[in-house]
Amino acid sequence: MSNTTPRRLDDQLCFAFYSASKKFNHFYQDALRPFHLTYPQYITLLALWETSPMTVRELGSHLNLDSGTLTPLLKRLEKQGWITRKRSDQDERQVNVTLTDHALEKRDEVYARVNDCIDLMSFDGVDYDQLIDQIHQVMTELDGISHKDLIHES
Amino acid sequence: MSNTTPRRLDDQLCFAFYSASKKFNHFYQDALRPFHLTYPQYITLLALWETSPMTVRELGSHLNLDSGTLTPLLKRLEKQGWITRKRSDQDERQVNVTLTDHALEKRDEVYARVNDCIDLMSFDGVDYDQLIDQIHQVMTELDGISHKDLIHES
DNA sequence: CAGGGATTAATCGTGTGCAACTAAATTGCT
DNA sequence: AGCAATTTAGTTGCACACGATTAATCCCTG
Repeated sequence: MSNTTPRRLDDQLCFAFYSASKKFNHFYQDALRPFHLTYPQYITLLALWETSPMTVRELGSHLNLDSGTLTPLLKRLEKQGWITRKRSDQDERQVNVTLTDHALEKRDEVYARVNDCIDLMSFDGVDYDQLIDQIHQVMTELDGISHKDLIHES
Repeated sequence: MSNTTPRRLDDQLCFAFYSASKKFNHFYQDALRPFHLTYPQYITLLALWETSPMTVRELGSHLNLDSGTLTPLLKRLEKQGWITRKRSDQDERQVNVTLTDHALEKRDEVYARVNDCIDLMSFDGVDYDQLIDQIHQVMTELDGISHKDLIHES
């Protein structure tokens, strides 16, 4: 079928995600300014505060980022003293990313700062669990469709 | 206050938006590949299919993008024959962005392609209106807080 | 144990995003 | 009219994001 009017709702949904993601990114950027961290750098550290060391590939599959994004990001985190990067001895293809002592010491300070900033918000009318659940449903649907059946290429 | 454990839910919410936005972006990238359009280019055209011409500033306030992003994006759209950019006669500070005839002709084809791709998805368990509404609530909250009271800088 | 396929990071190129700055034009105020 | 504040695009610099490619290493099978 496919009529010729745009799917307002789907476009709106995508645009809402797009805009919200940018706003959240900006919010975290502000919150993390004292530490000179970007949001992608922050979630990288979050993952490492859970498990360190990790290989680049492990990090990438947690964060859905490939080495083309991670390698330069990790180099910046290394330069600023948060992590070290070291080729694995067992398997020299892999690079182990390890938190520095400085990163371990700063952890609580970063958490506290983020929490302080989040305290300034009141998501009163929002049902967190349900919202996150719906977003996950949308993502699952998108995963199912990506790359598939889109081969009516011109 | 501000304990030292991360706010799992808020971080999860931000990460969900971040991930969903990337997935949607990717989905539209696939859908629009026949036209060599990116998602930001597509929403720019969407806005212009509603109202053309628009100034760069008007486009920017619709899309929440500044000239630093739009100027190069518009130059690419111009080079590919979708739009023209012309300094306004009345106010030479402004640049009028106008759809080309080619863009007007392609409109229905683009809509049809996007709709075909969206047809491949079934957002069964998802309440669209409610989801978009909740996202808007989150964005409103983020707008209210941005830049405000975040001045306990280190 | 040699050699080909698979895996892993790194690299390269393109395209956003955005803060900060610049340059030009307009507006407003006296 | 004349000049300062404002508005508007463009430019620059940095940081993602990702597809495509490359180089090194590992593994597996004959």
